[in-house]
Amino acid sequence: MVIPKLTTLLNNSLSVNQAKQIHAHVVINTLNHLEPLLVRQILLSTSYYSRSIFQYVQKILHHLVSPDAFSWGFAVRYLSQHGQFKEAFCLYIQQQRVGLCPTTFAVSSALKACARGVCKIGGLLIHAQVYKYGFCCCVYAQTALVDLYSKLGDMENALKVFHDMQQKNVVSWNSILYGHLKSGNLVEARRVFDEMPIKDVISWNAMVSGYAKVGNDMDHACTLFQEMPLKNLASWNAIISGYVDCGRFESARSYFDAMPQRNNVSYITMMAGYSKCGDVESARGLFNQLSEKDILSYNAMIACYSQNSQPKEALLLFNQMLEADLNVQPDGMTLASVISACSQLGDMRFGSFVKNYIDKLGIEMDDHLTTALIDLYAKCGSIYKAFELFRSLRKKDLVAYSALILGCGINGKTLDAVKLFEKMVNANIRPNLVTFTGLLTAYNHAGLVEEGCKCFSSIMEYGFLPSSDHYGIMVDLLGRAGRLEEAYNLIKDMPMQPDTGVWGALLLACRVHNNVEFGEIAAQHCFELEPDTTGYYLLLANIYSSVGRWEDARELRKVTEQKKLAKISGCSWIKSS
DNA sequence: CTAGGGTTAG
Repeated sequence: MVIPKLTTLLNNSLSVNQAKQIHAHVVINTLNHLEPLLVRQILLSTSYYSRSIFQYVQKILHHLVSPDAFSWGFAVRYLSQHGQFKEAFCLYIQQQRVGLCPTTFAVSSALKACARGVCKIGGLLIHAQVYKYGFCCCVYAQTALVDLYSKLGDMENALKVFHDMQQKNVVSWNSILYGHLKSGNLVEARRVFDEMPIKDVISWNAMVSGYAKVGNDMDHACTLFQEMPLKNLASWNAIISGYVDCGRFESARSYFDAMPQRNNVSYITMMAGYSKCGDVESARGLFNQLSEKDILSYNAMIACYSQNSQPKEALLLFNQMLEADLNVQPDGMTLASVISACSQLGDMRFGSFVKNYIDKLGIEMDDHLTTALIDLYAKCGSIYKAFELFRSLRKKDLVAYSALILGCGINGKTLDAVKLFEKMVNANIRPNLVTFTGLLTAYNHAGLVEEGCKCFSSIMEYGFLPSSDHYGIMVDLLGRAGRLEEAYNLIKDMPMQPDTGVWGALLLACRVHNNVEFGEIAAQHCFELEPDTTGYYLLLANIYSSVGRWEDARELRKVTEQKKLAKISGCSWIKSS
């Protein structure tokens, strides 16, 4: 490759293949004859993004005759900007091993990497070096420190650095403002906001989303939004995000429609809203409208399918994402949704493929991803592997406990499920409805009626309303134990409309115990709710047969045959038109 | 020469 051609390439954003060519060029040829400025440009403009980016940057540094402190600083910033926080910090340390004193540029970039990558120890180390190298009067370094402590939630130290600053600018103030909001202190944030000598659009946006997120106070958020001297895209997005978070989707949509311009963030926020209220169609509609689909929009749509029980569509879109020539690879978030889809399908073959894929790409297993895998292994029967992963978690949270408790329930490990629940309560983690689904499933699997009933009433003691899923498990448990009347009474007491999950459970129990009385009631409801599902007719027919009512059974089987025929002719009519 | 702050996905 000739150098002038390289330069023209760099004027545009590079495709993956072009970047790979340059990468190969960099590796094969020594860069000694290249202008340092050109090398920096390569670093700046290449969009070749992969796990090897760290080695790539290192190689470029290695090939420079004598990389100066500037080049090192630039490399640190490059990695920090591309989300490779650990690597950025690593390079910052490497530079000092070579004997070069870091520039304030490198210091602030490395601090940013520590703040984003939540690396407290690294941040503290750099803080010490800020004093060692005499950068304590540098506004950039100081502000980066304020930001670091704010992001770590350590407001005491953030304020200490902030008050020691001789000069403060908007960014310093905004970092403090953000810190207060992040630690949930709306009052103090408002005080800082009023006290600020200069406010820019970022300060206003932070305060608006603070009212929306921390205060759950959309009225104040809207007032502030209207008072803003200048609004940008992020201001609108903050309002939409606030409405989505508090479940007011219509208001979110009206602001979305009223926006002068929209970007991917606006679309993704709105899609998340539709996903939460189960409107997959509308989310897909917005996704289709996106002209430049980035990784985040794919992640949002795949997550939407996964969360709304459409695992096949999730995997299909994942496949399309791999085929689309995105300049990025799927990340941990993509795979967490994909794993969830695999686990819903209960098919370990997809799961194993994804696990290998994670290893191949070198994606770091964080707690979210591990929890998704725990759910997958547990649902596919590898409960011991699930336990192994559970032990490897850095922090065991509500979701992780709930996933494993349900896994134990499905796999008949009732005692382990109960033990885990106790452990969770002792760790001061408040269970939610999902946790109780797992625990009830465990009792149901073991046929422990009394324990199940106790568990069911403890749901309300925790202040929750059981969902129809919980009722369904209880009906199944009572019904299988032959307590059909109790099961029926439980359904009658339901505060919501019973679904086929509940009536179906009763019908199944009646089949087990050959009970016509409740079987007929349950079947009637199932017929009304799902007239096309022939399984319910057959169940009732079997109940009739078991008590010798052959005529009724034959009558029902006839209905089933007719329904099957109607289905087939319906299909052929659609095809022929 | 650059650099520090806000909005999105599980």
